[in-house]
Amino acid sequence: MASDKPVDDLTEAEAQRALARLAAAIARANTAYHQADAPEISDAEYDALKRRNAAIETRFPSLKRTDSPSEQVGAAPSDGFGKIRHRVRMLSLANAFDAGDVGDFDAGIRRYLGLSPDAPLTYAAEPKIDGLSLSLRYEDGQLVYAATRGDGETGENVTANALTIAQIPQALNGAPAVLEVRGEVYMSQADFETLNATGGRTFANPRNAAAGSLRQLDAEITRARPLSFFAYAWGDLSEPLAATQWDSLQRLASLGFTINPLTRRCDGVAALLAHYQAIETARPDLGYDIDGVVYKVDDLALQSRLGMRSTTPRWAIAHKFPAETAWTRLESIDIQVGRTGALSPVARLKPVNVGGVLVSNATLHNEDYIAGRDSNGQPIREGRDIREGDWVQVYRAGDVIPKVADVDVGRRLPDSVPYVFPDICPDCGSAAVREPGDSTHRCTGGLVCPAQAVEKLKHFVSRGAFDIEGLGARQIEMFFADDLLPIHEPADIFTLARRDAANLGKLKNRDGFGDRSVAKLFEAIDERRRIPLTRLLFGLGIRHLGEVAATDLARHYGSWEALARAADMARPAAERHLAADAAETEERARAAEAGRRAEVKKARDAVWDNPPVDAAARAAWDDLVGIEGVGAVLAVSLVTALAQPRERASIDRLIGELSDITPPEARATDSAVAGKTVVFTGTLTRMTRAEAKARAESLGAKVAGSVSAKTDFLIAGEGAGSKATKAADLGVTVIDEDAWIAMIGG
DNA sequence: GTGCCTCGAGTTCC
DNA sequence: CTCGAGGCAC
Repeated sequence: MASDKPVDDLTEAEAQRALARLAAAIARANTAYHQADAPEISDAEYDALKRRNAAIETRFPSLKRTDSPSEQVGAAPSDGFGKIRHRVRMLSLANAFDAGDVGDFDAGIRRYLGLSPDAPLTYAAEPKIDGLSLSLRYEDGQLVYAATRGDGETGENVTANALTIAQIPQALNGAPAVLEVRGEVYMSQADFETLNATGGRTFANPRNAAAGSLRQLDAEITRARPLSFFAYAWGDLSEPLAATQWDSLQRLASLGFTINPLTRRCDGVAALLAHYQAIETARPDLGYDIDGVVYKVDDLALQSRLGMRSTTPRWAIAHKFPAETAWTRLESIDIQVGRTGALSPVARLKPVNVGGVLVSNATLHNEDYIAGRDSNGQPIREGRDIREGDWVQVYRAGDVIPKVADVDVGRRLPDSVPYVFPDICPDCGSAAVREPGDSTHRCTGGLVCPAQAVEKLKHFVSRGAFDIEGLGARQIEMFFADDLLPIHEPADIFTLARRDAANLGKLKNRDGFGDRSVAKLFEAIDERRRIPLTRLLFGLGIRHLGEVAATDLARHYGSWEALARAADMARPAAERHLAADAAETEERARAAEAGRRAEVKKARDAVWDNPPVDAAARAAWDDLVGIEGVGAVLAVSLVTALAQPRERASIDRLIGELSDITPPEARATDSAVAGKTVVFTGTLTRMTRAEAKARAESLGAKVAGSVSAKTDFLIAGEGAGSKATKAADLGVTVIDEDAWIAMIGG
């Protein structure tokens, strides 16, 4: 059959018929997806159609239809590009917004490395191009693929498109056997304006134009779009390019890449700020958009010592230019209710263009932000509050999240009144309470509140939780409001198929649901009856219990039964903890001015120990809060959530529907210190304490502050004192710094 | 007690 | 992406 024939074997007539069929099939899939949000075919099948369409169009350009699906930018539910996993993660950078932040950045690096404030420290600085980052992998000098950043771990294969960019070489001379070059694809302002004037569609800004062009499924369209590329970094390498950032860039330049001509080496903060000024001055005449200046520690050995924080490297920062702002009218203030009951005020704006994006909503954070105070009660806009009807200045924080920066009080109407934050939930009418010390109002309706219930369900099916294919936020909204087959709690998802059968399978005849999509949905739900404990815990949506805490709890208890039993046992202690907290708060208010801290402590202890909490409860509680990363706040939240009869019954119904709750996998034990608890003492000479800790943790060790029976190694630097004595008493292995470094492999 | 550092929660637009 | 807050080290 012609539809399965290799593209190269198609006759022209066959190709023409195939394109017609594909256009129809893709259009049908688009309609099903967009109008009902319930696709008739899977993403993979859809991708295959788009890919085949693009391939045929490439081979027979003259046959390309006027309604070609490849022209319909943004119509795809997911695109036709293959995924590529980056062997070295593509980083994002921390931001600095003023000279003070840059000073902090430099000081932090010096502290971490143990350098004095006046020791020489060289940085490489270059403009931050406002485009999209790309990773180019070369093996034996040949381009193997070009991949977008994606989420930093996995990007999309856009090789064919990258090859249409003149500044991206297909082959290199004298390159390392493996070389991943990273840089920014961008479109110059002049090219952007020409494209918008002559092309079929208008883009909001050069960045969007570059992104849209690079993601074309048909490389010939990309070829017609004038894109450029600056190299600024590298990923996987078979051998180092050079010893410094600067020299590495020079090496890339000599291999044929374009590096930004405004790249400079700067000694110290003053030189960085001077170069920032120079770039800001040059900005209007560069001919391409930039949004700041990037500073990197020049010495690569130092970069490697500094290492990573959770998502950003310690050795680099982006010094951003002030964000673009725009003035518009704030038409009204709406309140949204989140899954934890938090009431979030949202500004509904007269749509306004901010830095190339049309903004119509902006977050107002909380009551204090609207009133013009920060969380400490200090004025943030010199007392100017935000009111409905006001003229407000909007900007996009980090160029993404719209926020209200300022208010023009002069344009305020005489009858305007300060915004009164609601004290009842707009969705369910329950009281919305702001606890002392908290910045947000919270609806007290719990699961009675429809807004909370539906948000919790959305969280339950979200990516890190049950992640059920075909059951996203949209479908949850729909099923929540459904009369015939409602989903009001997680267990309802798993009874859906049974209930549908009892209803003679009516689901499949409704909007957006055909035979196949219903079958696939039920299948996807059934697959999740077997679920990792971590996902189950995270999916419950208990406040303060996120993915990381869920992992820690799952590791510690190993099974749902063990965790639930522990939570039930710890309940009296958790209740007492809350009572003690209340007593402490009360006493603190009374003793505030006298500064009698001892009294506060005494008031707390009087409640905590009187009468002593049942020993078993106390033990369960201590065990719970003893877990690293679990404190009293999370512990109380977990225990009380599981103690709510309504909530617990709902969880039990869910568990009854699951077939298997799988325990977490044991931690990888590659390194000799993985899973070990280590303690540092004395003065380390080859690295600072922070560095040693980060290194140990990156190898899977747990770093503790004091020696106990659980300690595996004590690393004793020079002048070790009581800890070494205690370690000897407890029979803990004591090693010196050199032995430690040997153990972790240099 | 103070000051990181991370995690959790909420948010917007494409 | 940002803010607030929890947890923990100094």
